[in-house]
Amino acid sequence: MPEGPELHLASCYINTVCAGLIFSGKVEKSEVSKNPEVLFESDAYVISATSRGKEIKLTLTPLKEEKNTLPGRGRDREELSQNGLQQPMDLVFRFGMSGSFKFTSAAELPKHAHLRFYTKESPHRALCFVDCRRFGRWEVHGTWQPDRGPCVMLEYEKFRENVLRNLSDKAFNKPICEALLNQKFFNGIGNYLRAEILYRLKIPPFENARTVLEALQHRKQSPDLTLSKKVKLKQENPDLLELCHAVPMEVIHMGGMGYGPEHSDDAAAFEEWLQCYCVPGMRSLRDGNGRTIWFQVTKPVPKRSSKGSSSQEKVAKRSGRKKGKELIQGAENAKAHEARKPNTRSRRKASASQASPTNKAPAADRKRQASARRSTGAVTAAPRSRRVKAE
DNA sequence: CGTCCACGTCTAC
DNA sequence: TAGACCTGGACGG
Repeated sequence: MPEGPELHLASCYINTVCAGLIFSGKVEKSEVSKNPEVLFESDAYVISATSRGKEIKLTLTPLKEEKNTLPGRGRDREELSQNGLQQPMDLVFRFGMSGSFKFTSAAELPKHAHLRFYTKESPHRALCFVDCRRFGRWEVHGTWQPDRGPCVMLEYEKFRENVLRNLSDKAFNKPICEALLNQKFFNGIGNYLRAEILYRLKIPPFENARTVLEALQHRKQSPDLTLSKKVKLKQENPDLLELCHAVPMEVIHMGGMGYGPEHSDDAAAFEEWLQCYCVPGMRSLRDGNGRTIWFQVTKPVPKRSSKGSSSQEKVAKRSGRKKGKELIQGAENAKAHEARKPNTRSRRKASASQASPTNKAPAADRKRQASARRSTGAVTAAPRSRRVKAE
């Protein structure tokens, strides 16, 4: 589920399904979760949510004045005021790779529901934090993580300033595709958004981030134009930082749940919305952190039939982390009429992965294989299997 | 069956 | 800058 839009959509979902609902009792954690217990108990409380970048905050608010029946016993003293009243509580969540919220019948909790809030009504229902891979985290009495920057969706002006005022930061020494995942500056951008954003401007992903962003510092004004024409021009030619806001906003306004696991109409609409990420015909490489960056190779300037690799390919090759190791470019182009199928395997095994330093280790060690693959800078652009568009 | 891959952080050398 | 942390779907044999 989880880049900025999905987190924001989750907060909207929570506020919608919990509107006017009374919750009651304790907050229940699954046995298997390593996240902290939530020592909150109230006979009647309400739940609301807000989001910021890739975090979401739930606020549990007890109704009226309410006596706790077991003052202080088995409870952390801090949870209760001196007269035994349950205080409001904020919980801040990060979703990892698979977190989401679901509101269901309490009788049939979803699989991997690691935190549960029960309604007072009966039959009870439950708001659940569901997280199959358990990379998600929550913090009791949480606050927005201090190292994360302003939200690209809800705090656009602050976000933009934070980037442009800090271009000397070493975070911008990196390729733009890697800088875009730095949550200190791009809180809310994730792997599919960086691909979609760079694709809109056809910015080669391994261009230096500072070089790309310095060009935005002094926006060219055309004094001869009317204000409305300036506005129109700006809307039709958004720059990179504007797209860091506008592209996630498109996902929010699509109405569904964004990049969700469900095979629903929403998921199909999201898939249709993607222009680059996992799209047949696009290419992909591993970035310096081993994450897959999807991009389109733009045509080299058709100057006097230069036969070398495109400038993008050169950039990509330079990005390889192990000097001397050659990167493999699997450059198979999918036919234009083929539809994407995001959840199918996209890579074929890169032959470079065979060239691990000590290939004699007989046991199949997944971790070492994985890192060997990464360090060769193995590249992928295998076609995704075909899925015929429903018409 | 085994392997590879996934929307993201974290933290330990 | 490697792993570690996890589950499960899609493929290949």
